Amino acid sequence: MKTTRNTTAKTAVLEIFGKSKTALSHTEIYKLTADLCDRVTVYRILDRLVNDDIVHKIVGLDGTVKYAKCHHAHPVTIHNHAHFSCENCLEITCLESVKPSYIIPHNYKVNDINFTLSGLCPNCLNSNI
Amino acid sequence: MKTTRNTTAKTAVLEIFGKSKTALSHTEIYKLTADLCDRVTVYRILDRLVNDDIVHKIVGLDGTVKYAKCHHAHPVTIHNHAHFSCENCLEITCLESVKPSYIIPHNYKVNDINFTLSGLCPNCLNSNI
DNA sequence: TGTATATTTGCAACAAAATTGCATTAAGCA
DNA sequence: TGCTTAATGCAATTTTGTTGCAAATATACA
Repeated sequence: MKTTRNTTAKTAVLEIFGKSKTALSHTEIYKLTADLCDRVTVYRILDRLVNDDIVHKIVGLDGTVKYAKCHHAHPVTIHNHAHFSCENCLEITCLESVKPSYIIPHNYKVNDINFTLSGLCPNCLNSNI
Repeated sequence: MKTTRNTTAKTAVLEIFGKSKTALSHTEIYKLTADLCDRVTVYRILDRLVNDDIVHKIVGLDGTVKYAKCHHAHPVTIHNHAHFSCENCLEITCLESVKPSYIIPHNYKVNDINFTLSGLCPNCLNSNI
């Protein structure tokens, strides 16, 4: 079986996730590592983290891909919670408490869910933009 | 005020949308126009159509961007319905009837919603893949 | 602690997707 | 029909993500 190793680059990326309250894009993460490793390496670390369910991938309404650390008490197969994508500051945050309810047509098999709301986050709403 | 013109390219793109039951990517649309216009023009037409709320933009779980014509009887500001993204055939279809219900935290202002389910569509489910 | 081995990484090259600037074309109105 | 301005084509560029392979290094185990 393929085991996953704890490298310095991976540790650094995890630390970055720990410090950030919002979801981060590959580019943002790469910049925050400050030339610790190659661009490609960051892509591969993210792939592994997503695979190991340590981080989850979020796609914004505009198509931008971001990543955020999961806060599940236990591992889950479906990340059934909403994300908020702010149109002003472009930040994406997890709304862990917002779970959508819906009725699936019976002839579809659902494996994953992406529920993203966009608009203005509390910060930008206060700034009256 | 900026007016929107009905060009041959725009008409062709709209016709393509009319014929398609699933959402289409920029590349697919461009190919279907069969060299009627430049790749860039297709991007710009799609931008305009999205802006005019004639077409809406759908982002798949993998980050792929697709477009579909809206079928609203009346113009709406929020496209509050689900989309289904098939992992096998990669098609994205609108599930017009599936409307998510959810509770928004009061300090957020929601302008748009993206609710995408992914898994296997009825076709691929039948093929036992 | 040292060594074997399989995972990670860096580098370079590539591919796809999207954007921008500018000169030219054409849609729609008077 | 002619005028104004939106729309287009083209070329160049940026951004984003992928792949192959040799070198580096984390981990298990003797």
